[in-house]
Amino acid sequence: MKVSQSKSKATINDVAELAGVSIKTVSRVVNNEPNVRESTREKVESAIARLNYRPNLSARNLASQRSHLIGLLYDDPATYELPSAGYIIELQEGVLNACKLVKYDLLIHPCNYRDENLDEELTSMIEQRRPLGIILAAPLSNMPGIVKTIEDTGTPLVRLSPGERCADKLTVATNDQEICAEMTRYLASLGHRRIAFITGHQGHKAVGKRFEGYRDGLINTGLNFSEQLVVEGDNSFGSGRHAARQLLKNSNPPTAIFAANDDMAVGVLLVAAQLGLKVPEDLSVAGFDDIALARQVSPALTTIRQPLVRMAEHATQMLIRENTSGDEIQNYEIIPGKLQIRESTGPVPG
Amino acid sequence: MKVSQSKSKATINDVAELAGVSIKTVSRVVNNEPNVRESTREKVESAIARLNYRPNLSARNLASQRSHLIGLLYDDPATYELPSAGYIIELQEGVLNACKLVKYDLLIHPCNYRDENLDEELTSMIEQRRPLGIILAAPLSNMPGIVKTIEDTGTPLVRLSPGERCADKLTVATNDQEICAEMTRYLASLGHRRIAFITGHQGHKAVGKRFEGYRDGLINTGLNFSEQLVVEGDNSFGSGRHAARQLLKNSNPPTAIFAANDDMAVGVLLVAAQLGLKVPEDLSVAGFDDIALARQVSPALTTIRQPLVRMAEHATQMLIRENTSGDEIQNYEIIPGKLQIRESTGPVPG
DNA sequence: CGAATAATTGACAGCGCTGTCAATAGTCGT
DNA sequence: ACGACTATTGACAGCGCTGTCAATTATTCG
Repeated sequence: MKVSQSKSKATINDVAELAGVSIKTVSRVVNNEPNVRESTREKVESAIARLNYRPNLSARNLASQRSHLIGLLYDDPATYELPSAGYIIELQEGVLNACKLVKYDLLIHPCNYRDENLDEELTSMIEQRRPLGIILAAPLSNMPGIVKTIEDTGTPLVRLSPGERCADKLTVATNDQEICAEMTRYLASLGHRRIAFITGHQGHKAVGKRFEGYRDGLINTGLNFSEQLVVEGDNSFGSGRHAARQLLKNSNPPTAIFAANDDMAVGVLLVAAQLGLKVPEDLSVAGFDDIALARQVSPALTTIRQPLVRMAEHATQMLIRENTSGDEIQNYEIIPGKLQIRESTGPVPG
Repeated sequence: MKVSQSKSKATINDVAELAGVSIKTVSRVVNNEPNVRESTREKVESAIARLNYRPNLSARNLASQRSHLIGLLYDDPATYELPSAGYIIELQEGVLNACKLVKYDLLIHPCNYRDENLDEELTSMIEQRRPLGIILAAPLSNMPGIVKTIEDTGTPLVRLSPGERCADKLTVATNDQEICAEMTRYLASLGHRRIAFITGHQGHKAVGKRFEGYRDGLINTGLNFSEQLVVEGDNSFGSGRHAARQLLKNSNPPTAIFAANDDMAVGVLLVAAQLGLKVPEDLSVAGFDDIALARQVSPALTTIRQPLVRMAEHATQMLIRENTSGDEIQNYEIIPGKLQIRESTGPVPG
């Protein structure tokens, strides 16, 4: 018995022949173009099914002068420690989700912004692959040189969560500042009056916003800001431990500690355990990021979830829409984060 | 003043014209083919530089009938919790490293093996993109159905770290079992006689090998295997804590605990802290994976580093070599893991 | 019912590159 | 210097698809 799905893949010509139409008509059906009679469409579709035909993407890209690729650029985690693997995976997931619906593919390109030849490397990648658009993740999206290099190629660009708004550029951001204010208000609503904050790595813009949000929250609830309740961290677990010890040895220690990221918050949790403090009975702890560990520690960490997946999805849709429909699109979109209230926060002691 | 690097990208024709040769000669230079006179090559290269020419990959792929893509398939972390982000990032890094050298690109394809339509999805992806080869990461590489689906497309396939060896398939693995035996011997060499083991998630083959390695190590050093010193975990932080409590409340507790992964080992560390046990003075702890957290906890965790990046690199090279040189290639390669001795292990107390 | 209009289809020329094979230019030996 | 090679180069035909535009039907309307 002959197997029709032989090695040699069917081409558009085979389909056209089998369906008794021209290749152009097959092309129309495949691309869902209008103005194909229903009966014709059916003939073609059955031929496609019978031959197990799949369009060759290289040919399609070449002929149509546009690839079906979305480029995702992010800072290469391999060049330093890899803390941000989860961050990248979520970005990829978001882009892939959006791509799948429209049969686009994802081209990932980790890059090292310290690299001398980065401009050349990016230009080369873009010109060769001609992605339909590029998504630039933080912190790269805050680097004017990189943004410019990409813009110079004429490729549509969406920046993810950059420090500032910029009217003429496509941007998707989250509300770091507002959501941190909300977390602070939440802690205050539990009765906490001495809410400490552990700041993150300097120079990471989003992390700076978190601190501002903390202050906003204090103001909103009429609490005083006190330098004594702010300790500097650097986003690492170790710095969280260090900061916690500093805060808790205080004569009048805080009853709640809000850390600018989860790694540091988990550090706080550990120190509390070592000091014999029960969480949340004696101390409430909150973080930011909702890393996997946040759900695994005990007590599970109250934190803030950045909607990375949805942000990446949205960015991708922006690019696709920009290229397909001529619709006017919002060029600045904020996707709000969300409080994840878990076990590490509770009413103020006493 | 005219800018020569205008919007319209240079094509091979432009280069040929400027260099005064045929497009075929340009093609030869670009592809590093032999039999081009040195002087000609220089002419062409300078024309390329001047025009800032970059070959169009779609055209190249279409004409040469082979893409320059490597497909990387792995289990989609988004479908459950995302513990394995680091694993995936390292895989990607390895493949990208190898790709960069030869100007190949990476096509990532997370997939969910529970998905009904996975076969169709994979076949479709492969036939459309025609990757030059596919790298299949564990645990997918252990699933015969998936392996078969890919093989049926005729695409070269490398399996990454599958449970068992298989002579007729390209495979890259690591020495889980041996390296765990080594860790066990190392602990024994520190004087430990009661070395406990926390097993991992059932059904994860590699994790099973780790347990076997532990037993081998005991045998090597003349220690007895005892059921009492083995507790079942499920790879989670929480299960590590649970297992640790169980082991340490024992009347004759172990002096060393070896966990089948780092998440669980960190759980052990936490319980030890809560119980007032000093690590490594009172208890030695070892893990497996070398996740980022392993370096951040205090004491830093002794663990085993799986050479994922190098494995992925090697797998990629296998695919490329299979396609370019006709060289006979080793079809089974073991890349050994490595002990990372840090602070959490030390001489037996007393 | 015929002209005008709209819907449907197909012929054909590329997209930018590589593979094949024939043409040309160099080299060597005698 | 001449034939027999070998090294180098180019002409040309696609790869499989889409865009353009003209050709061929349907459909509508007065």
